[in-house]
Amino acid sequence: MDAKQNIARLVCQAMQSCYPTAVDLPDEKAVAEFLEIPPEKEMGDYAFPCFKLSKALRMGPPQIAAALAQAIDAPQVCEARPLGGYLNFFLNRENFARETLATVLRAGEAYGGGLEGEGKTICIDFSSINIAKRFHIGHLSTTMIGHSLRRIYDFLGYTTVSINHLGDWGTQFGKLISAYKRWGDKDEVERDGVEALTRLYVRFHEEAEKDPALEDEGRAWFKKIEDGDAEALAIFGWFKELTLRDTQRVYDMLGVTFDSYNGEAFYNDKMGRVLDELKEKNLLALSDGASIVDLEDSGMPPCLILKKDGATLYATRDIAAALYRKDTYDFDKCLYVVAYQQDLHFRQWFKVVEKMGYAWAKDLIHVSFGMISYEGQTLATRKGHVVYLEDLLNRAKQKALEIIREKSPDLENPEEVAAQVGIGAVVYADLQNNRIKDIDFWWERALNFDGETGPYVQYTHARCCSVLRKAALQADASSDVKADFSALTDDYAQDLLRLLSRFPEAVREAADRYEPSIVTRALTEIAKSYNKFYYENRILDADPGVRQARLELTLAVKQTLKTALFLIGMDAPQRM
RNA sequence: GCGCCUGUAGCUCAGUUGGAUAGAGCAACGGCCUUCUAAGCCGUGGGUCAGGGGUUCGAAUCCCUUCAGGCGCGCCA
Repeated sequence: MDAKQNIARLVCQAMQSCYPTAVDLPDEKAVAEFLEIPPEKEMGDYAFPCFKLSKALRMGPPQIAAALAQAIDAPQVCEARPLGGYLNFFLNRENFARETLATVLRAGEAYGGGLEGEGKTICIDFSSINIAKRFHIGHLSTTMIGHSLRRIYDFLGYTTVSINHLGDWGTQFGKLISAYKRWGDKDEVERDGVEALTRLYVRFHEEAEKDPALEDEGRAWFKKIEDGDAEALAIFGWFKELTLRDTQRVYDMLGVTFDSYNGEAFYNDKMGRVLDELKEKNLLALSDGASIVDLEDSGMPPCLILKKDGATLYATRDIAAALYRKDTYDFDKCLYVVAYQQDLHFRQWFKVVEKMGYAWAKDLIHVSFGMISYEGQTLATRKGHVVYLEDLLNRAKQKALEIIREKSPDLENPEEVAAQVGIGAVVYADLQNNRIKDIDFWWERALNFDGETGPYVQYTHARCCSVLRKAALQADASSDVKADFSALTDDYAQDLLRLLSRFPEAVREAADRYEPSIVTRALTEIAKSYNKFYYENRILDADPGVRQARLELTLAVKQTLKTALFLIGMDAPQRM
């Protein structure tokens, strides 16, 4: 029974009664889509732009607005007033408050969720770390966008498969083994993990400058991996394990989990099918010795499938993985959360899949996002111009701890809350803006906890918890007091109710657009609105009916904030 | 050279997919804690929506074009 639907119905009824003979009038669904939210509160809660009807009716919008306003008589729902070419709707505030709160509180923490995804599967390929590389801020966006999308789709009833497509194949691992055999120390590598592997890799490149023979040795070791040599596989398996162990610490801090770690190595023996099909379908062509799929008719450069030496390439593996995933999961969509640099690559191989005759090529989606730089410059691991995610999260935790020591010295679990708040700040910042935006990382900005930030939203949640906690302790507060919803008719409460009522739409829009920032924004708006409400209204010492109404609103806000925080991958501490 | 993306306040960004007088946060300045969490709230200043043309009742939003920046364009991933 949401307000928008009600209003759309009223508009349709009014159109019928005013213009019974008119044709080409929009139906209820179309009217609902036309409904807008006026820029000023004084203009009402919803507005119907009558410009949309003026052609069909051959009348001026103001006339139409006036006629429709006359025909609408539903004081329990809203009042309709014409203004210029608009028909503005003012909801019956008391009923709106009652119904909105009933809806939110009935659903509880499931508010905003749904079942529309039942029976549908979404694969999400994200984070996709490389073996022997440390997790740095450049990996944050793919990880958090993917993680958040996964939670959003889960919340809407979809079955999701989160896939960490490991970068665990290629000559570089042969070089790494070569370096380890020459200069490595088992204890050191065991102790320092990926850090030690990085040192070995850097050294390999330095030495190879002087002695090019090393390159061949590296290639030879990789050949051994390919051929299943026991020693090579053992060392490589160990490196892989070390990397996953290192990375797992970060995933644990972020609360990120995966259903599959099948990466490049996993698909290595699944390339044959791609080649067979491409040949069979006559799509493969030779060009300078390499095998390609020509894409000129789609206005793109050719997609490289095989190197001159017959080795497979990135695109080949991606196609093999897509075929495997379609067979294995029968996905309705397969998302690739990868930076926009790879835009052409995805467009190319999606097109190849389409040319192979698979209608589901349209369900392959590149969820691209912007580049990250560090203080205005490109990240450069070798030059040390890099921020490791673990360091960032730890510094954010430390900063949160300092603030807690200062502002909440009595908190009983300061370390735990500092982790939730510090990490939350980093996550929030990553999911705050449209994913396409580039991010320039500055420590000062990352560690700022004022204004529209993660801590701000968590703080608002904790504030709600605090009010509710105190309310429960008030001895004389009996639970059978009925809420007086006329106490929620002021602008502050109504603003808040409006935002709560629109939260489910925000979740769906985020899913449709693969854009977690829409949830972040809805979350922030609700928090801001509650803080204003909180300062304008006393809750605990109001008259019983009023107190009850404001408490119900507070509870509804708390639940919605918690849900929204969860959807973007943040914790919701009860005190901070 | 070609392709994709971006351009809104000093900075970082929203802008309900074409609607009413373009909004937030940060930074600056000024207020508000004997009252439910001041990681908060209120106020002030700040705009050629990159420029130009077009489409229409109406454009930050759609089309064309110019400019600026980022990314990409065959054997890396």
